[in-house]
Parts: sequence; structure tokens; C-alpha cells
Amino acid sequence: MGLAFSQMKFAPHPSEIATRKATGSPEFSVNTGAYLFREGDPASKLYQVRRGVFRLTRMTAFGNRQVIAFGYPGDVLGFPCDGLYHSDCEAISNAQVLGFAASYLDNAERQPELHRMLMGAALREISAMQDHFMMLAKKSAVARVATFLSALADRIGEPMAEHTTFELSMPRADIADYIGLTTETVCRTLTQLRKCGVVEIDNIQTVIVLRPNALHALAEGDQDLCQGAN
Amino acid sequence: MGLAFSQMKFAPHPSEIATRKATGSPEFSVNTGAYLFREGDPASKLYQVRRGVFRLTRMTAFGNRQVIAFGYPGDVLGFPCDGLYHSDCEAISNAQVLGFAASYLDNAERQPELHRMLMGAALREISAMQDHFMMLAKKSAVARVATFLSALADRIGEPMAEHTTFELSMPRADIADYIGLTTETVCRTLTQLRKCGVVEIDNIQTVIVLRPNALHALAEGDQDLCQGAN
DNA sequence: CGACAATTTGAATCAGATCAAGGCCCGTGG
DNA sequence: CCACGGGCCTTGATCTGATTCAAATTGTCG
Repeated sequence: MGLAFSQMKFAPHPSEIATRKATGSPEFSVNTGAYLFREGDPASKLYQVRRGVFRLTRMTAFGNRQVIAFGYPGDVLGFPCDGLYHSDCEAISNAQVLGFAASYLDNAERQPELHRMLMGAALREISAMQDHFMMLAKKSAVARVATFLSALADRIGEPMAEHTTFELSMPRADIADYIGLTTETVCRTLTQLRKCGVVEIDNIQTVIVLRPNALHALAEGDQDLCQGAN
Repeated sequence: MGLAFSQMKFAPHPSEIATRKATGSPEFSVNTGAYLFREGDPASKLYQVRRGVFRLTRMTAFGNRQVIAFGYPGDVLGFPCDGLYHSDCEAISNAQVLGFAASYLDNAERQPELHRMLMGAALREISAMQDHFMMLAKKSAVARVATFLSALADRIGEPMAEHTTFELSMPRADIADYIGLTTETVCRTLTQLRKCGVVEIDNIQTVIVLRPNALHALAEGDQDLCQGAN
């Protein structure tokens, strides 16, 4: 689940297989602001996102929020640990999900195909989180923002006249809590990327990637493709 | 796998079940400095650590190293993504591991018990990595080091005359790359913790936790239990 | 004992956080 | 239709904590 930075390399998403009719699992909708589950709830179900975006968060002891991941269509959310959910999961847009009994994780016999899909999603999630570490540990603010945008572009970007475009469904504060910066720094960095012509941002929400190569290079830590734009 | 900060709450480790005779899997030893696997290798096997310590690392495009986790006895290492290992795994002490065919992940029929164990380990790893995020994202240097020490104490610490003691098997640089700091800052922070009587450190390797509560509070971000010790 | 690697300490620097203010967007109600 | 209000976004100025660069010390192993 989650915005998987490793998944850049592995599109299209293998977890987006048509499981609905195979399992008879119910598909239902979740409104913006509604919670799919909360940290500590007993985890009876897993969910695959069909439409919309979710935000997975955890709280520290002293009230700091960490955004663990964003859940986009195809992602599987709600992997339990010791039978409990270990994060809050809120819809940040009107969404639609498919629910599975968590027991399919243990039980391979009933639905081998489904079991394999869930297992694959779990393993991919581990890999995605390791990618997330790379970002949180040592990268500069530009590198973090560039990595985030680059991953989103690969994940949900749509071609538009030579360029790629996508929507930032989440507020700046969520992005900040995801990549380990403050809202202010995210803003400043976005304007910096705008000023040096790497991206264009319309209406706060819409991102157009003008120079994908530059964005990718910045994500990798290549300095100074952007200098002189403070 | 990995040094699971969440596992603080869940000792003793459920994955440390006796699987050897049940599976007939071969147990073998790995010398210090030897690699169990490398990033990009086809992932044919999983390993459960029996003795010793491993270090899981990944490299960024521009040569920065990130320590993903440390593998202690009981941890399961080598979860694949798309059939490949996604980190390097090096023994940092003489070690002993148990190998399992990776196919046990998919295949529940042959060894349901083993399958469940591996599945549980994978899910626990996801949770552990989420805990790791909390640290890398926003915590101060003291909080990071305190979290690291606290987790190790809970994981491998042994009671010693009112206190808890354990060995830091890894060099400072590894700790730094794990918690997202520099070697120098790790050092400084350790001396800070020493000076204010939270821990004692002998022979560079041996840590004695003198005030576990203070250590835990610092890990949670409680400021100023340590002030005046610069 | 001697050399090399790892650890520790010190001083200077810098990137991002913090604090504060202003601007924009959008819905609500006069 | 326009004025008002509140939330989110953006920008500016300052400050702080971690990094960087450099050097000294300790520990290790042949």
C-alpha cells in the first residue's frame, strides 16, 4: 500500500487485478473525511482502493502526526499487526474500496489467487517503505519534494501535451508530514521548483511536470539544477 | 525483521518459534563481514536469524548509504519484492541462520505453521518500519538516539544488578545511518546521555541503562531531562 | 610497539524550523 | 452582487540544532 517510490519501476500495478467477481467482496464508498479504520481497532478486514485517495497517519506520544502513506487506487490498506490496525486511515477524497476478510492473509486454500495478491501487496509495501526511508533519512528539502512529486507523477500522472499532469489531493501540511518537513518549507520548495521551470502549479492542486529529467535528478540528490531560484 | 520499535510492546517474539525440526531447513553459519544476500539478487530464500547480528542496507543513486534495519535473533530477513531482494544483508558478527524456501510465502499447504510464521513476520515488519518513520521524520538527535537505545534494551538487553545492559555490535557510523544522523552527532549525543546519567558506556560497545524511564521519556520527545549536559 | 581505524571533541557554517504577517480561495450571509 | 470570514497557502526574518571540517584521542590488531 501507500505511495510506493519503488513502484516507479514496476508499473502497471500487479495488485490491480479484477478480484471483485472472483471473491464476491463488497465494494462500497467512503466519503471525504471518513475513516476506514483507526489505530488500535481490531483488524478484521483489508481494503483495496478502487477510487479516491486515503491518508494513513500515526500519532507520536507527544501529539506529533506522521503521515505513513497515501493510498491510491490499486493499493491495499489495513495490514494488521497482531490483529490490530496500526494507523489511522482517512479518505481525503470521496472514495470507493473493496473489502476482504483479513483471514485471507492466513488462509491460502479458499482463494489462492486472492491470497497471492494480498501477499504480493504486503511484500511490495515493505519495499515501498524502505524507499520511504531513503527519503526521510538524509535527503534535502528539494530532494524530498522532488521525490514526492516524481513518484506521484509516475503513479497517477496523465500525459498532457508533451507533459505530465496530476492533482495534489492532499493539503500541503499532509505532504509535509509525509516527507518530514514543515508546511512552510514545502511551500518554499515548491515555489523554488516553479521558479526554475521544473514544474508548474495551477490552482494550488494541479501540478504539471515540465522537466521530468530535472525533477528526477533533483530527487536523486543532484544539487544545483535549480540554483539561483531562491 | 529488523529492529522493531513497535516490538517493544510485544516481547517475547512470536517469530522465535522452533521451526527447525518441523521443516528440516538447514541451519548454517555466516562469518562477520559475509553477505547473506545483496540488493537485486533473485530472492530464492528467506532467513531467520538464530545467532548474531545482521545489517540491512541500501544505496541511493548518488552513493549515500541507508541502514534499513538490524537483524537480531528471531528476525526474518530477505522478504522479496517482485522476486528480488531489495537490500544488502551483511553479518556484523559471526552468525547463524535458518534458511527457508521463499516459496513458503505463497504456499500455505505444505507447511501451514511455517507459512503463518512468515506471514506474521512480514506484517510485523511493516509495523516496525512505520515506527521507524516516526523516528526519521521529525525527532531530535537525542530523541533518535534514545529511541534506538531504548529499543535495543528492550530487544536484547539483559538485567544486571538493577540495570539493563547490552552490546552495540555495530559501529557508530551504522547507528548514524540507521537513525539518520552523522557519526559525530551520534557520538555527541551519546556523551550527552552519559553526562546526564541516563546511560553508561564501557569499552565503546557496552551500554548500561541507568535511568530507563528517562531514556524512554527522551525517546518520546520529552525535552530537557538532559539539559545542562553539553 | 606501531599503525590504522574508529571514536570523540571542538569551532564554524548552513539548512530547515520557527515565528509572524500577508494573500488567496471559497463559501456564507447580508 | 458584494462584503465578510476562515482556512489554507505563501513569503519574510530570525534562530537553532545538526552538519561539516578539522584535529586529538582511543582502541585494536598485527
